[in-house]
Amino acid sequence: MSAESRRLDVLRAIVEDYVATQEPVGSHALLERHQLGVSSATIRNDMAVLEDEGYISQPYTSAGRIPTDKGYRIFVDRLAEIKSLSGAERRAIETFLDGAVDLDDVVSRTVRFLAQLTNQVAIVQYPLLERSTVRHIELVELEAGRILVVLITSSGRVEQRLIDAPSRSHSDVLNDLKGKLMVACVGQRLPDAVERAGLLAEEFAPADRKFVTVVVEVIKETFHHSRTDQRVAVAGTSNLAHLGTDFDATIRPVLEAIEEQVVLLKLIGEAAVSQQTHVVIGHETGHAGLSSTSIVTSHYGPGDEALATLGTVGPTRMDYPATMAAVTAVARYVGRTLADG
Amino acid sequence: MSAESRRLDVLRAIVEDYVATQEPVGSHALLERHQLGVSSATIRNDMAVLEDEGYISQPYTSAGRIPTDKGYRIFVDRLAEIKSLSGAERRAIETFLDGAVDLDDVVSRTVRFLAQLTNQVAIVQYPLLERSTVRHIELVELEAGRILVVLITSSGRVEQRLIDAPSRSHSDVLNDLKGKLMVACVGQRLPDAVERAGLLAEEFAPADRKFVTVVVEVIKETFHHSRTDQRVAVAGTSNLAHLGTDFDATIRPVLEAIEEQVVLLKLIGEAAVSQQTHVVIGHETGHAGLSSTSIVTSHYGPGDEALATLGTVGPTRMDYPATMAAVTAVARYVGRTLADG
DNA sequence: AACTGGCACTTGGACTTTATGAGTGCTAAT
DNA sequence: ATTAGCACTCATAAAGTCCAAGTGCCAGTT
Repeated sequence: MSAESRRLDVLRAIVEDYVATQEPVGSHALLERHQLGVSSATIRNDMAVLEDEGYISQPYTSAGRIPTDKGYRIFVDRLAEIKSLSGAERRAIETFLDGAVDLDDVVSRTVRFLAQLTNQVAIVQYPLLERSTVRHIELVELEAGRILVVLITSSGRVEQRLIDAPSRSHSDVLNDLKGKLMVACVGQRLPDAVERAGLLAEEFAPADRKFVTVVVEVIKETFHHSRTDQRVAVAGTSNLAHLGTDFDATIRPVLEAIEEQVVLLKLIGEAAVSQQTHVVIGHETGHAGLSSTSIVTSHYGPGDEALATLGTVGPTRMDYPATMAAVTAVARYVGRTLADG
Repeated sequence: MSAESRRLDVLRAIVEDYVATQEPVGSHALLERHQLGVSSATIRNDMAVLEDEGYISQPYTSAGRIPTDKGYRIFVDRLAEIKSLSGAERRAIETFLDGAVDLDDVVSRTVRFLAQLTNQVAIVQYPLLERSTVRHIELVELEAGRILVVLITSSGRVEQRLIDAPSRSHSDVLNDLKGKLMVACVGQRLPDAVERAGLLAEEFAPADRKFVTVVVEVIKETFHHSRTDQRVAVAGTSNLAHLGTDFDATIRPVLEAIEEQVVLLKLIGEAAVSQQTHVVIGHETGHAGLSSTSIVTSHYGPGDEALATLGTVGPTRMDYPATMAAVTAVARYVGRTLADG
């Protein structure tokens, strides 16, 4: 065992102890709780090096050490052993969606379950329209000149929008358009479907084109609007107590960030770059209010498709292996359920 | 001015000062900030009586007084003068819904606006189906044998449900049913509409009745399901900071109550009994975790119809007149907007 | 009878002082 | 490279001291 590898052992021990006790950990505590095979003086030397390298720090002179964001990062990337879920947890995951009736129900059950499982704030993003395929498009004439456009996606999401048609539309034109839209769009991913719909106007007589264009425009807009209107469900905010006792300094900014969905979606989107379960630690979020929180996310969707993201927000001093295991398992199970319908 | 009425003036002054300063108010402070026309000794005598009657209390011996729940109650019911909104606030209310595209948009804008306006946690309940009227019913045949039922209410809410039709339906039967449903249900309140729909089966040939019955059954069920599925939107949870600094004792239970929608809906439903803007103070909620919060609610809906409830949750030591004015004004404006569509 | 001025008494909060002990860094020895 | 020993640091907790705000009560006044 080289000195280098022992230093990493020390770092791992510090992270584990700090997560467990929530208190700065000193050389003596490490000696007692871990078999490192060296004396406390040696550990102190190692800690001095680790501090130089930026993995740990002291809250104040002559206190124990706590991990820095960089320290957690290397812990997550290289040091942590994957924790497997307990039997009870596994059983709970298999059943928490039993009897769910629709997409809203699935999402709200999932977010509550994940919050309870991890004891953190859970976040579940609704399936993204842009990654779904079109199952059905319906054009319904309500009163004279008002048309309801309904768009149903493969993931069960239903978007609807009302149009005030500019010219009164002959209902045969409407039916014709509906038929052509179905042929062109069903089974297509949404961005492709929108593009194809855009080309349809040319297939109509010049007199009807204006009407067709308006309808297609609204469909485009519905899609576009929903891109910015990415909905998320949140649960377990009372678990923010784990962050500390100072509401204004630590908890409030996090609550604000969570309500400000812009921030949330940016972080979730960031994670979308990578494939697997993904961890963003403290300052890596790039958001001052979240500097003492970490975010664990994973994708979900039927099969390998990544429809959307779910995850948790908790203190940087969280149990990463357990949280990652829970998030990964829940994401996989929800994805599988969505595949069945 | 009788002694009795002066005592109530003293109580009003205590509530107002305590709300403004968040600190127990003593006889001397009252003397300075209000024109009561008597000396501090007299005020002290009055305060002793008010304490005997249970309207105020001392946090500890020889401190100033703070209002009890009972004190706030009489303040709200009899002592408070109705505060009118500032010009800026009125202007903000007139515009915050400009450009809203659908019901979700209206609700989420409203809840955010109300939170910002009152600096409290805002809650907006989605329009209740059972109080809405039917604007449109659509039956759409997707693939073979699968039918989509879409129900659009006057408030803009859209409910949809998928049916696996038992027998393949002739599309002319479907159209016939659709026409009859529209005639029977449009403009009806939902409970009435469901009842009328139930009678339709008899108008069809015996061979088609089974099919009709299934469709009607699903419409009934859609309605019934949504009754339990009363959705609410929440915003401004970070304003809970006003409750105090002790997260675990005061803020956490409130967050939990808010997430536990059962509690929320019970309180909102309770308020539904009365007509006007309604206030529930502290222990009146009957929920231990909410013992230091008050809830101000009001109904909203087009015209006089009460479609649903909205309101705020804040500390018992809130500015009741201002909060009530804000909640009332927002409810009225949202109701008017909903009437326009 | 109601109000007021005066006064002794209470008490939490703010501030200071003093231990305590966990923890470090350094140096010299192995 | 590791370890034992030791002087030093510093947050936290406990104890002590002040102080100002506030009360209740009583005797005197209107």
